[in-house]
Amino acid sequence: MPENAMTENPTPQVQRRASIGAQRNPQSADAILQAAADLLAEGGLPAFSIEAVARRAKAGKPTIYRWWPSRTALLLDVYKRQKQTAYPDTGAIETDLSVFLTGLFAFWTGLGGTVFRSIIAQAQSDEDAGAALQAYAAERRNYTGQIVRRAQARGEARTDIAPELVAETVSGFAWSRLLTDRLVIEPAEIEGFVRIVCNGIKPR
Amino acid sequence: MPENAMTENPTPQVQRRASIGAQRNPQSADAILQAAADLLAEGGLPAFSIEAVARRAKAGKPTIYRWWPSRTALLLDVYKRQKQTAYPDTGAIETDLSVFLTGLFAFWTGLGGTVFRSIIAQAQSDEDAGAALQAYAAERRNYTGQIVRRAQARGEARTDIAPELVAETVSGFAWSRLLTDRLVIEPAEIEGFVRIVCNGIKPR
Amino acid sequence: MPENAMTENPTPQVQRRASIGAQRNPQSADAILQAAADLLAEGGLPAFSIEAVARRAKAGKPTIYRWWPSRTALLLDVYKRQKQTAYPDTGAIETDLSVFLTGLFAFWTGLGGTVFRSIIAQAQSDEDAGAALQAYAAERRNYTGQIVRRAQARGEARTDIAPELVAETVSGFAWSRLLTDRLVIEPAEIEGFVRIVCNGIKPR
Amino acid sequence: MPENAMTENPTPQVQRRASIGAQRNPQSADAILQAAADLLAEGGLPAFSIEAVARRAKAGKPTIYRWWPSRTALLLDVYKRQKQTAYPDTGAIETDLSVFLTGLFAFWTGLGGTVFRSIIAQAQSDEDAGAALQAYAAERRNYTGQIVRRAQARGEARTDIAPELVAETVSGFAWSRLLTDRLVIEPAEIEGFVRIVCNGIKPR
DNA sequence: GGGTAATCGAGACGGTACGTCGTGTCTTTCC
DNA sequence: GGAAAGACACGACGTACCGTCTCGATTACCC
Repeated sequence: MPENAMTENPTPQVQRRASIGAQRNPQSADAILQAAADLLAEGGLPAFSIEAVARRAKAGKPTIYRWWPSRTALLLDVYKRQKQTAYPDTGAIETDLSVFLTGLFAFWTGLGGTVFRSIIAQAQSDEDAGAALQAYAAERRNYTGQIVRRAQARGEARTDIAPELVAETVSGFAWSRLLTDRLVIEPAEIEGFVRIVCNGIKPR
Repeated sequence: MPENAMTENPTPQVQRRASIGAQRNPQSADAILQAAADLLAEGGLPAFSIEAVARRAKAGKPTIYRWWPSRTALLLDVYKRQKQTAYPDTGAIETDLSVFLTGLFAFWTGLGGTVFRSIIAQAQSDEDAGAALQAYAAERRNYTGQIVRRAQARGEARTDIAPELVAETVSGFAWSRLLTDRLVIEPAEIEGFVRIVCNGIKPR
Repeated sequence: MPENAMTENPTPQVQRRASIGAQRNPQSADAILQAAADLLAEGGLPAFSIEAVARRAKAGKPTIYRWWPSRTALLLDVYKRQKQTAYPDTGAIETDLSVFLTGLFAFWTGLGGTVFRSIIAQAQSDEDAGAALQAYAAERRNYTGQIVRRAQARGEARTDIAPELVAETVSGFAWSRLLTDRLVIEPAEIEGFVRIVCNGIKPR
Repeated sequence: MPENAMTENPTPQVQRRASIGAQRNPQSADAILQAAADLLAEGGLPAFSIEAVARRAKAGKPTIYRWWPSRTALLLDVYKRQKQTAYPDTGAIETDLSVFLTGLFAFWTGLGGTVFRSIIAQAQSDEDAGAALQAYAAERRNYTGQIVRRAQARGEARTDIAPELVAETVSGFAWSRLLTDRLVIEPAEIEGFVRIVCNGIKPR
């Protein structure tokens, strides 16, 4: 309260996050991304409105729009913050894929899954989100394809097979489980799926 | 409507679709579903609002809410209308799957794809749509699984493999292409994918 | 509170003013006009925002915009509600004008003054308000001109003088006092002004 | 910037008006007042926002707020720049008033009218503007009252009449025309009004 | 003549209000 | 009693300004 501005109170309680000059205030960016993540975690996409994010982050709506052109852009930024990009390299494609899928399902079981589901949903009606999802998916196919390329180099996989095709087979399976809310999965089932894929690309 | 067809009124112009008594008017239901499908075809999910459907179908909003509890329910009804359930049986699993996928991609290239994408999107935030999508996906896995079961019976596939797992591998691949707007696909790519799957489940 | 919805409380506390069918709900209109008047009385023009009116009247903004195209339109409606249009006819122009001015100043000392000042202010930047103010002022000049016309008929005023010109002289004086916040006025001052005008139009 | 003044760059273009040390930069003040006047002339009060003035004057908003505490203060400063204070002295009150009113209407037909209307409008909700308008109006009544005082000295007007009251009658008429956007006026109408006033204050 | 202090532009900040759109509920009137 | 019509409260949308702030740069003034 400004009533006690005359007292010698040394800490005027930083209740407002003012500008730090003609430059972006990282505190605001953090607060906004955090609020966005929290809202998604609590209520999913429907709870994730610019209005609600602003309210929660104690930020002005224009501050959000200044840095993120749309709800979608903010959504993507939240996902990038969560994203883990550890790709296993165990020396055997079967364990590589099993570890990869197990980790992915574990990540998606937390906030990551909610956010990514939201992005996919958004991408079905929003062009920007669609383009972003396409780009992201392509990048991921490429990364996951590395697992296959290493297998090809080791002679575990035929070389006349496009690694991205295999990657999409794997990620398609994962997406299907995510989108139908069936992330709880037996290790045996993952292994069963991985075995089909590995058998399918084995030489001879 | 021709209720006053005997009068000399030259332009009766079906401008109003009144009640037909204490029962559901199928004309209204048709008009609503048609308007919904048209809107989806023209503008995708964003264009598909109860408000817009009512406007286009010249129906009152309460009439829609009386018969469909939510946007999602109407969406599902539209999809059911479009749905084709022809499953090929050519005697060889590879051609079965190729024909199936080719047909599915063709169907999705039209209105079907837009509607199904919308349902998946909706299912990510709406519980009803989620349950409906889960049920529908399970049913489809079962149907597609038949292709695998027949292959197992013919000795084309190992019998220790769950047909539904294979089905999900196939549909996951298709969903992935649908959701990233990459339905335009070379026949060779489909065949490449099918070969991986078939090799993966081949006996020995 | 909905917590005690299970109790046998027979009066669910009409806290929401629902639609009464496909027609305007006079309760809403009343509540909106009342809220608008209250806000004007309390904080003047700055406090009078559509947002604030909606909040106070517990009405939706679209409900306001449905019936009043702009802030200005609502403002004019509020004034019409307050407006008194009693024009004195005492048989002598001097007392007619004195009574008229005294009554007008008294009316403007209350809410009427705040509202009319706001309308004049609004009219300086808003075309609609400008047109409305012009029309209103013209009508008032005509009415006030009646006092002069009766005086002309009685031989108290020259007939080669435009009654509207006299009316504007009178209303201009009143506006000037209103707009400079000098409504508190000695009866003698009113009489002094009226005498100038009456002398100015006297025959001979 | 002149950093490369030695290069053959032919257009240094004073694109930035930097500080001239710990003192007010008159160039900035000029640019701001000019921009404000231009905006008022072009779009009236609605176009006159601090934001727009700063943009147009290529000034920082704090520079404006440092020297003018509010929109109103800037508005008043603009008016002071425009103000003409020529009061006629022809030796006859009727021609004095006619000339005065004719000149005033002419001045108001240009930018002066827009600015003064804006000040009156602003004064209806802003206390500072209200006080400023009151002070200004009092001063003007005094000046205009001089015309009457001279007439009294010449025996053209009764001495028991307050000159300020006459002045307000005249200015009230003018304000009324300004505020209702009826500045285009026949000389005969001005003369008619002036005759009423002069007759009204004539001795006997 | 070097340090200090106030100025300048720029623009980000938290807010408030704007006017529009869609939501799901409600009621009236017509068949 | 179903259907069209459309009003209702609500709340999110994306934009414009508000008035405050902090920055880095640019001088003028005073020690």
